[in-house]
Amino acid sequence: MQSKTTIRDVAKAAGVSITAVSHALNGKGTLSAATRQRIMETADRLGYQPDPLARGLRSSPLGVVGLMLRPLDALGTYRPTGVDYFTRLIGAVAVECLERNLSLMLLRDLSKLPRQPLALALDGYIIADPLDGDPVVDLLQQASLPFVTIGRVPDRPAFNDWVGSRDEDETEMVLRLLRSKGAARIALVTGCDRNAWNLDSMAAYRRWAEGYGMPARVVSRPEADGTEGGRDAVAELLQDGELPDAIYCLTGRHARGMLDELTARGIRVPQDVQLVAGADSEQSRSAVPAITAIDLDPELIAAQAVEQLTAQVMSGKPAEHQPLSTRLILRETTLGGNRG
Amino acid sequence: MQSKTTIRDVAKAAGVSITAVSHALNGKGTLSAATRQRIMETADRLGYQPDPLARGLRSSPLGVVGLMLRPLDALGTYRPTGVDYFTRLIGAVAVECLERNLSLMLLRDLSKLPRQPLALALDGYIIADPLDGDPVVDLLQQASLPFVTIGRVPDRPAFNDWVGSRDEDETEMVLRLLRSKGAARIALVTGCDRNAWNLDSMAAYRRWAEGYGMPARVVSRPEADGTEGGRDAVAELLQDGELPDAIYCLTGRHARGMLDELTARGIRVPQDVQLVAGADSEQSRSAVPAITAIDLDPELIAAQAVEQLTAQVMSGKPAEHQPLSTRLILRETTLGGNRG
DNA sequence: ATAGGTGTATAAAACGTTTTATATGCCGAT
DNA sequence: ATCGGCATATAAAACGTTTTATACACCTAT
Repeated sequence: MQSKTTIRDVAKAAGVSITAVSHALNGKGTLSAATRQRIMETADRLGYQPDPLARGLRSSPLGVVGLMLRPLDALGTYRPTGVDYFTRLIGAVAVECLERNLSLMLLRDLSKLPRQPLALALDGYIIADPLDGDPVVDLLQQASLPFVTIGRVPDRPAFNDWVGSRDEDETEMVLRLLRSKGAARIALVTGCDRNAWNLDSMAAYRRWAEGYGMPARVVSRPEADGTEGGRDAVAELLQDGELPDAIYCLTGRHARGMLDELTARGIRVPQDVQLVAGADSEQSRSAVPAITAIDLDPELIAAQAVEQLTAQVMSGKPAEHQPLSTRLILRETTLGGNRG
Repeated sequence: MQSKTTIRDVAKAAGVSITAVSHALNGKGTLSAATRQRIMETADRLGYQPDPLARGLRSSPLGVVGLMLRPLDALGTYRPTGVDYFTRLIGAVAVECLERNLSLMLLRDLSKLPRQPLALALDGYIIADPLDGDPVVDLLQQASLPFVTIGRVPDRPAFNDWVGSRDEDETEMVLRLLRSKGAARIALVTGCDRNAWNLDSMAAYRRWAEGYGMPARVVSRPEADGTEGGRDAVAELLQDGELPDAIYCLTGRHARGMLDELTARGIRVPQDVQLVAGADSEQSRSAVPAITAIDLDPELIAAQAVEQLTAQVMSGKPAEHQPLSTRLILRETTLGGNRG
């Protein structure tokens, strides 16, 4: 780890000016072939490597896209057990960037200081599940950095550069399904992060409940509580009154906790209560019985996000929002036949 | 996208020197509270954001770890279908970095020009499956950037900063298993990338074959050929002579192709031929019959790689290589009971 | 002899910061 | 009156490059 050799060292060693060295190494200027040759050799001998930062000082974009995962920032840990959505998303986004000759950089909460030094020099951002009044969104907008979000920005209804499915549609799909399987009293369990997923799902649920004259029952638990939060939610539903005959639980780990708690209390799933999780994950697959869940399809979301971001960065014109239709993976926590 | 406001603009607007601005914004120097306040407000009003590159020019590490996936560089595409090892690895590495307050940057082949401008400014690298005589390894070593590899560096037996399992041990484990299930003539199918996985597995296979007096049969197909390469390999094995009674196929997609081709030819798996894949993937899980495969455990590998890299970057002393013991996931392409 | 080219090389400015050294004015103490 | 010290502010150097403008020597054509 010797102290760096600079262009000046090479110049001195070769007995020329630093301009000569720069020109020789970049194939510019009007040097004689002999001088060029000599400089190259000297640079080689000294193991000279130009400093990329100093070089970048003279403009030119970095060719790097930033990715921020707001739910994980909120969570306090970046590796929640049993959740594979985010690692899949990261990998998929990375791969989409590489395909386009871009690098991907993963950062944590930009609004928290000390900030990653490069953060505001990146070419663009993808923000997963921005919060209501998210400081990160403000920051990027102020720095006039292009960005695309995964999921709507709650407090910016006019902002169109987001990808993913409409959470209202998703919620209605689940409710329709449960109703078609005979459920009449459906409860909703949400997380506490103020992102579009929680907020819009809840709004859609309330509208739907009202439309069908069904009493709305909503329980919220912090995402960070994990499976324990799910167990809590069951307790709350039980003490609140009569058990619902179906539960739509957004957070995957909550759903798993609920299933465990229900089973522990002798309540049969799906015979007594049906259960649908809002996000498929390792935990919904491996649960017994396996939990019916929404397939978030991170690979497709990633592809769309990167496509939209690059289209936007390149052309400057905001792309259209293309809604994504999601798929429900039917497993064992919902009843088999249609009764509706 | 207005032209950038620099520290000079702020200084002019606030009627002070650029030194004053720098000091005010970084909480240094000996400015009066009033001046400090005024400068901050001016900077805010102009939406000033210090240029990270110019700032970085005065040393200080970037706080970014680079990740390169050599097999994907070789492949020509960054999203081979049916392979989930790399996206899982990327996600897991990212998450480990974030946990340590580092950013992760994903880059493609460093040895190819034009190079990502920041590439050589990163704090350290993780290289997955370096090749024999890999130019990327040379490059990093020459730039004296710390790095850790996933998988041994083939042409550097003394290099100890790598994580992952010993491929020889893995191979022996598989061969032992197949032997215990009655296989007597085992063939090996490898990829063509000259990485430790292919090279060391082959070497171990040959040694083992010699030890047991078993004729060695090796077929190699380019990784890029995918399932088609697997079908080809079956054809080659069949025309070459008598069909082996077991096959150890390193590349997951090859294995899937082999299974399909064997089935198409009316050869029963596992009754006529047993099959083990060297890497678990979506394709080995979803195949019918499901393919017995090695669990590469990308999450654990990622954790170890980042841990070792940071330990190394921090302290400068090379960590020990801690071999990782891998697990075989028994599925339907190997026989049930032990016959050995 | 001189003007204009041509081939080769360099000085100096620029990029946007941070850091170090220096300047200025004011006060209280000699 | 003058000096030392303190509070405040700035000039200038430094970081390592690239780029622009300029210098110099030599040659050729007038």
